[in-house]
Amino acid sequence: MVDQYLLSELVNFYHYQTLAKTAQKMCLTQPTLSRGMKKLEQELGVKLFEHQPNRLIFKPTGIFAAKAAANLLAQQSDFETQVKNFEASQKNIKIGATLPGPLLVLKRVKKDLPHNWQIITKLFPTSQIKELLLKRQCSLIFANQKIESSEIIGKQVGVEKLLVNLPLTMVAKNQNKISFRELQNLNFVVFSEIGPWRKLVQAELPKANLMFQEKSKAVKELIANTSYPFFKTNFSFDPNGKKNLKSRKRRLLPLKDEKAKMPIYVNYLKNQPINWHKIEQIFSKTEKYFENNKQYF
Amino acid sequence: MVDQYLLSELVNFYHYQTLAKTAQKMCLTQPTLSRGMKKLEQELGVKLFEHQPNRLIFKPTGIFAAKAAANLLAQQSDFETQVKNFEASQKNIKIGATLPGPLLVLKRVKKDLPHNWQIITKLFPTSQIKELLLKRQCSLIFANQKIESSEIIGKQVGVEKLLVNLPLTMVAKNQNKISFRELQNLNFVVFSEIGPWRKLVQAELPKANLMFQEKSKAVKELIANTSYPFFKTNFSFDPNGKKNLKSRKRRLLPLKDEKAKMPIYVNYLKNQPINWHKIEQIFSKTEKYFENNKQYF
DNA sequence: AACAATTACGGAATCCGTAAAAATT
DNA sequence: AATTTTTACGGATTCCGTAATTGTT
Repeated sequence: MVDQYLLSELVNFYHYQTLAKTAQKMCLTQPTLSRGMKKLEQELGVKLFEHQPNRLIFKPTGIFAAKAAANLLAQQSDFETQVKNFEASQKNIKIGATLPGPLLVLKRVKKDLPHNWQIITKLFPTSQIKELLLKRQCSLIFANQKIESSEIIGKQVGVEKLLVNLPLTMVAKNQNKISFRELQNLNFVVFSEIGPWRKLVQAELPKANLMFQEKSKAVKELIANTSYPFFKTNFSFDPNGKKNLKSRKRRLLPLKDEKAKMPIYVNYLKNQPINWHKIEQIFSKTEKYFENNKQYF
Repeated sequence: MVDQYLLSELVNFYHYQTLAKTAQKMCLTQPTLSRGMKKLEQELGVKLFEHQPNRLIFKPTGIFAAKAAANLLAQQSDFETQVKNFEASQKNIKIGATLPGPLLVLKRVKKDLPHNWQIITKLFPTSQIKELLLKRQCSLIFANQKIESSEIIGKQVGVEKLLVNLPLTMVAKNQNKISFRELQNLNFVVFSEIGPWRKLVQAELPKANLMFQEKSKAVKELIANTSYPFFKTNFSFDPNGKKNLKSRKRRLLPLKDEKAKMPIYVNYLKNQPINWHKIEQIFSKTEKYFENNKQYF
């Protein structure tokens, strides 16, 4: 088996193109690299370069080998982080998400969760779910997608439903629902990091002015002191918090469109033992609480 | 980066469970392995084992690491063969297939093909096409499936159509087509290595007695000296061979069922320069020849 | 003259084996 | 008594740097 220091030299040589520069960058000397590349060719039994007296030129096979070697070294590096992450995941369960709703729910009951559960506040792109789980960077990932593979399983924990908070002036008496169609051309205050919700509202409200706020502090400021509409979901309300009384200035209306509903899943590795019952309990309690107390919000 | 000899030791230790046995199998000594496993733990910064005075027990992280390391070593080994195969593919184009028809066509025009084209007679399972191409074990793979990925492309070269060769006694006068339905309950001589055709005929002729022959010599013997029906395809006929005159004992009928037709594709790496025109030419010639000379077979 | 690769030699790091010790069944 | 892991020491491999050589631009 060819040693990996040779692969590393190859990859860097391909990057810097001359042995001299490569040696300088790698804190080695030219002779070392010259020997290395020669040895690599010997061990592989394949000519990787065209050896000219003062120039070493990559042949197609050399280029192929360099790229394959780079890939291999990356995986080698992954191995080390994966082992470390596995060890960490034995001690602490890291919980990630692609959208904020489920994290809100969990944060509210944090004291009741096993104390080795860590909630990662930063959202992940949906495309990374598989990788994050396989590389053990997370043990649990909440998303609006259900991952199913030989190693990963996803289970539904609930349905997140979009609500819109409007100033009373925009709401008809006894109105208890609203649709996207009725919300076109309005100005909304919207938090930036809302995962897949962002694309959804942009698609459903193409004409609306969605004023995305990067700081949650800015959002709070604006909704407290202006009458701009903003969004909430059924996951926003705390079953154990003080009752949110109806505001005299604003009303909260659920969106009746089907697209305003997202099934929410937990994805995790099949061989990872998860306290599934606990999670189910938390989310069903949240949903029931919202359904039973709609009238107060 | 942790050296791969340590990974190799880990993998073997996981396999043989005791350092003593592992040392024996690896032609090393216990102290070497003891040191190695200790060093591995140090370099990873993770406890892989429970160190008892006379026993070294894998912890979950150790098991995880051993499995990941095995995977890594396999990929390392792949790297070497891939580089060798790439080098070989620069010189010789290896042509594989999942079914025999396209190979028959190519073999007949072998003298007209570039002399660095090598035809691999043994058939590959359809599931391996991607792997064979990516690992450069083949440069071209003919199949009834079109592979499309970021690295691989498939192009259709023609449609292979099933024909059945029947004794005259089973054919009505002026009959020029037949269907699977009419072939139930017959005894067929069938060559074993026909790739996806095998499943097809088994599915379409569940009641027929398909007498699979592993040796092509056995097939030849039986069709020459018995009146058992057997299969051919439009790819079986040589445009440059001597005209196959109609037999006085047998007749060749095409199957009219749609399922008796298979589109045939060549799959290859996008960055591999292929003489696509040549291939297209060969197959279109074969198909035209068959269409124009049906009456003679 | 400047730059790039290669060869030859000596030093340094490390990887391995032998021998011996400690602990368990 | 037989296994198994671990520690300590010495040898051998190999990996690297310095200096010098060859060849090109």
